[in-house]
Amino acid sequence: MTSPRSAPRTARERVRAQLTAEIVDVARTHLATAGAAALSLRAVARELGMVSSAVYRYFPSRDDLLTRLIVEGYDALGEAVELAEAAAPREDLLGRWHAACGAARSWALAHPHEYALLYGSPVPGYSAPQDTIAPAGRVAIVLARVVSDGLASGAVAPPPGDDAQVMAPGLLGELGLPDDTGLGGRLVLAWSSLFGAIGFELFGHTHNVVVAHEEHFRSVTTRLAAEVGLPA
Amino acid sequence: MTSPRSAPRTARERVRAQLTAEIVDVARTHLATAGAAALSLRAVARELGMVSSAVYRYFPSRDDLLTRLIVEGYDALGEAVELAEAAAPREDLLGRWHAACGAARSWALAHPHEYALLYGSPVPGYSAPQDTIAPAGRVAIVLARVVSDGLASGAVAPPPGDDAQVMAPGLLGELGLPDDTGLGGRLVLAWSSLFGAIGFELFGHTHNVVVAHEEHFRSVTTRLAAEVGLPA
DNA sequence: TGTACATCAGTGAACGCGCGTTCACTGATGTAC
DNA sequence: TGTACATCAGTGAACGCGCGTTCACTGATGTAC
Repeated sequence: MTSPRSAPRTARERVRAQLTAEIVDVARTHLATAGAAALSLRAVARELGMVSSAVYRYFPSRDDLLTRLIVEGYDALGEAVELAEAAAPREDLLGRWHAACGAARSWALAHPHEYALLYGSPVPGYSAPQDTIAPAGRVAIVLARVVSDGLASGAVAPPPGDDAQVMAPGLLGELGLPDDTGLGGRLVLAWSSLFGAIGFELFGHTHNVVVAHEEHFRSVTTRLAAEVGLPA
Repeated sequence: MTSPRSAPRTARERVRAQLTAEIVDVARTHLATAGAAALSLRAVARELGMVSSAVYRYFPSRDDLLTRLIVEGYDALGEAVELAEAAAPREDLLGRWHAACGAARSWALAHPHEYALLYGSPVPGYSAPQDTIAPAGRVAIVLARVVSDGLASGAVAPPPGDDAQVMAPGLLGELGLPDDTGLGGRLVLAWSSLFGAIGFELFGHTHNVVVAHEEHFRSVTTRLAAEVGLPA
């Protein structure tokens, strides 16, 4: 069988990989300034000084380019959150939680259009392929690990309730969480609330409502931490 | 001064009002099926059997039509929530809370594209005018009233904390809430978390994570009620 | 090392589409005397 | 009640734009002998 060529060998392959990356970079810039709806293959090609049809050597369609941007967006956000959480002392569960949540918010504020692409309205006519699923889960996994670590060390006491009927079977086990307590549901609550709070701030719904956004966000994440049982 | 003609008097005015409404209806249908990005004046005109330029007698631009749809969307959602909440017994604070939250979710599930227009990504190149502010607040006001009623009757005890530095000055007073407790921030938390949960379900982020969406939503709103101090 | 062939990248033109908006116009409806 | 004028609704053509995608092609790069 042909070995899967992980790194480009020939000069041609190297050039190809580099130009592919350049296309994605330019596309991301356009996305960042004009939003997903305004992203056009022709504009990207124009900026790269090539003819629009040439882009089709690299991406079979506009949707494939979009998918790439979505995957890279989830990965960029996920990595930012993972790095922030990893930088906090392992025993400081609340510190890890805040680091993760704060990194998500910071990334969103720094990349509003990318954030909107990931967590805003679904792009019309576009349906997310399999490749986006794993990257999309990275933030949730970080949050779950903080909780499961607390559970393992005894710092987190499982709240009453039973997730078995609510959560997808097997998922909680993979995350190191019991499925006969209310923890799973609470974690999903915290997860969706985190992005609810970020989205509300970013999309202006709390404009003229909240004046100190950072302080408010901090107290929101503090309460979400309490929801999932992290000790104060 | 010319009296503000509230109701159309002449035949011409009646026809005009009716056709304006028809345009909005068709536009809403298009929005509901294809999403905001695909909404075009020409398509609406086509469906009404008129020439595209004729629509300009009724709306000066596409954006004005969009604004109308946004305002009507907020009003429809707000009214659904208000009616549901009003149907619950006044003393049953938790019942009123659940009725309001459940109505918001139901409306969103029934009108996904309209919901995306209101709470999803901001429409590129479009900035919300003043007219959208008041309708956008209706749901939050319902939630606030449940809490302030509980506060007045003594059923809700103000949690510790101080909102004065976080919330917009004057706002909490208008809502009948004290600004020297943590209630305001908690209410915003509940508000954004409500739409975070709805958005996550609607946009598929909890696909393959939650299997019993309704039950999950119910327990989410139960916990949010506890966050704002409503008695179980 | 040199040649013959295969692979690939990029070109340029074209197809077919739809959009928002403007403008001069016709004909119908309303208003004032 | 009837006429003259003003207002308004709708028409049809046009402007100028940008898009995604296809296709036959040239020329350069890689490969096998």
